[in-house]
Amino acid sequence: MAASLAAFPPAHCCSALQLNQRKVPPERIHGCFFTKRPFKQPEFSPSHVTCCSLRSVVTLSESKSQSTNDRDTEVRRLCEMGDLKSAMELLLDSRHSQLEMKTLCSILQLCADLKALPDGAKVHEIISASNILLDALLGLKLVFMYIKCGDLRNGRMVFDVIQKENIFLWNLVMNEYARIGEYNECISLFGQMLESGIEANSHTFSCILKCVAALGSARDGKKIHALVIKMRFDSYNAVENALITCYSKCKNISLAQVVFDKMLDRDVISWNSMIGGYVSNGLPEKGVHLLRQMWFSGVYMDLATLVTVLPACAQMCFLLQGRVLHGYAIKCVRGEEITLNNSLLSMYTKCQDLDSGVKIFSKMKKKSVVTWTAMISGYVEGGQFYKALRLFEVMEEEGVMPDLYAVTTALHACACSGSLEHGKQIHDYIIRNGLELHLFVANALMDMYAKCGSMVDAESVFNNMEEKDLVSWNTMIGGYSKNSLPNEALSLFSQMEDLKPNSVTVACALPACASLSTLEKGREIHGHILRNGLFSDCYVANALVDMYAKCGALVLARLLFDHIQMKDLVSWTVMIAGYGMHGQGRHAILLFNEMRKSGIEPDEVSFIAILYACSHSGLIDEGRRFFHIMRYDSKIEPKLEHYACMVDLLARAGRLTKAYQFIEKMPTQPDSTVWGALLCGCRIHRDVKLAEKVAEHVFELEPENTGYYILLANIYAEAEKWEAVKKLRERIGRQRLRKKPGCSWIELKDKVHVFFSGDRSHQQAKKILSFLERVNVRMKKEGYISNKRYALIDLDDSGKEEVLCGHSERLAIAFGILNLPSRKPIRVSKNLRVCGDCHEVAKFISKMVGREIILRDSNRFHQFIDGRCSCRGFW
DNA sequence: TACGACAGAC
Repeated sequence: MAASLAAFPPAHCCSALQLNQRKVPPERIHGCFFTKRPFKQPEFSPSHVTCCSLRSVVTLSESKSQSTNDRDTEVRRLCEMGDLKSAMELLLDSRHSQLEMKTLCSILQLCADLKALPDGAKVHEIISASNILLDALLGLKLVFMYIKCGDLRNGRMVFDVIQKENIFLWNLVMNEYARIGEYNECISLFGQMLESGIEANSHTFSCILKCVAALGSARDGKKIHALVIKMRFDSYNAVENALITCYSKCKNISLAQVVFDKMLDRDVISWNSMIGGYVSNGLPEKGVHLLRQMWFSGVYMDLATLVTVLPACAQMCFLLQGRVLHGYAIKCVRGEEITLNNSLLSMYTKCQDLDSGVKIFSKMKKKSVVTWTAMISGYVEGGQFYKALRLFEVMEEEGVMPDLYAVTTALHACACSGSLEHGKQIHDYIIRNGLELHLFVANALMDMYAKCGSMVDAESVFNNMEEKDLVSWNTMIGGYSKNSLPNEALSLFSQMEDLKPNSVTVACALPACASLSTLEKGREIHGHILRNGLFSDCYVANALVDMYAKCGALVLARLLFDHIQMKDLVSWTVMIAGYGMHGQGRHAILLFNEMRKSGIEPDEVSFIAILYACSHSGLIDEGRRFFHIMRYDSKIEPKLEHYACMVDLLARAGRLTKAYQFIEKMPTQPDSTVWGALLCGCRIHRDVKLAEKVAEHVFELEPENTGYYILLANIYAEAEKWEAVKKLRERIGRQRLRKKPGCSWIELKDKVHVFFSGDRSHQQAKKILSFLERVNVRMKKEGYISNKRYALIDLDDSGKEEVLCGHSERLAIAFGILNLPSRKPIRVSKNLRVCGDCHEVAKFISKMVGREIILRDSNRFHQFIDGRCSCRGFW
């Protein structure tokens, strides 16, 4: 594209914007607005050509017999009447006598009008066989016929061999290339045309600007703009309007606005183009504002105006304005019903007025695939996924072929409802109809599989894609992150070579860092965010604060939080939750109150965060107060998560009976998390009897979760009820359940070192165990008795000590102490809750070596400094 | 012998 444009004659004043200080054409000065043709503009004159050809016909015909002349007249008469069949018969009869050029032109014209390609080709054949000279006019007619009949290949073949002095001929061929999407070929022809000295006209510029718009390069748009001004076509509305559209499609809305502002007599298309530019560039409010200006300037809205501005109303949920436009349409706008109804239907459903959308849909006599898609999408928007998918089936039953939009919408319905099976059926349909290679379809397929939890299927689509865009990568990275596959997410993120991560990419990758607690990788992404100015994106800023909080860098998280200019509810919630998981309940409460003062109302998620923070800091009264505020001030009906937090709060504080009664009074059926919270409390306060009662509820609700069996086993072990432990282990064995192996990890330079319980495979295993042995000796010397209860296995004491010594978190901490520089804190993460004995050991080590240890377990953070832990026993 | 605006999707 750039190469072909570089071949254009130089536009002497380089910048299109500078050039736009145009001269007023003389006809305007004289007050005549009817002719807008710039002076010196060579235009093709039909009358001139007719005269020439008539003259040549006369010369050619002089020697012909009277009968040929009659036949010519007859063929032309038949052509005028539209009787192609008879005209062709007569033409074939006259095979051996040459017909007049004018007659051949008439018949080709009729073939073009009737799109009769075989007849047209036959005429071409006769012309070739009769050795008639293919002059400019006959050549043009042939090209015209072929193109009108949709045979560009043959049209181009004729075009290549004939004289090309006629601008109409060039425009004809170029327009066809633009129509079928061969924009580069069209632009290349434009270059050839200028080189051969043919001057472009307004139609040429409309066509070229359309191609530049489709290719999306504002730079090329400016080059053409400069040429438009140089050749004085900047007073043509069609060209100016095409320029507005071109700049808007190239995402340079300010240049589009410059063109629009300088126009002297804007027509309805100029207004529509500018409104459409705003809407498609994500500026719907400007679009609606311009509509008002258009109205006050006295230009009447037409069908295209409504179809352009209704999506803007939809985007901004301007239902009232949408209704007003609907009323106007009924009264004043005539035109194709289907297009307008599609826009209205979409507007209503996007403005949450599904009923009005359904009403329009059911009243529509003629429906296109767009109509069906808009209605399916409306149901998805309204959360009625089943109806959406059923409508997709009905559409097929009615014989409407789904297109790209329809299948992506149906896939979206599957994604939102988690219907993997339905999604797979649509995938089959897509394959059967050869749509799977389309970028948007493949992206929608991956999104569907990711949201339905099948990353294996998503991967298979991703790996088979011929072309991938940023959305494809973001969908996969986000899919891995949300499906608890953070390693895969970060691995894919690091494979992005050709494409530059955008704000969505980093917002998808950061939760993976948060989940793995990989602070170094998170910092690296933070660097990318700063270098590319992505922090202003609220999603990015929130994900960054969350990442730092979850990687144990709470101070840094707060620092960044304070730097967010426009804090939204998520920003506050993330920070409150951060304080909560670090056991800083008081800070969480301060922030929660500050948020409300700033005018942001908490939602159910922020209440979970504050209740969690209270329970992890032992703030019972405060927790109860927030629960009350949520129900009675904020009028939010508590969900299971809120109840679980309240049970946790009461149980941790030792009010086990109260917690039990609280569960019994719940208006909804408690789930395993609610009972599980009480079970944890039973462990902390060593209530074996209640634990057994509670555990049965938990086992019934979630029989596959080994974590709860282990929890009860812990409770028995701590009470030294070894017989009960044995029975429970037998039960686990009978049910063929496997304990999730404990694992901890620590980052060192660019590598994450993973340790499993009893793991001796690490290359530094010897060094680590010897360090832990030294710790053990020191601890014993200082009167520490190892808390063998936590080993959970009924062995003799020395055996238990060995098992304790091999707990994964302990190995990771030892590895950190031995390898990290002394000023750096030791950051370890564990997939399960920290073992009680390891918790004691971590406290001891922090004092013994004078290092800060930050341990994140599956529940919260423990920050060990100088022999103390930030959790103060609330874990 | 034509040109410019317009609905639904990840």
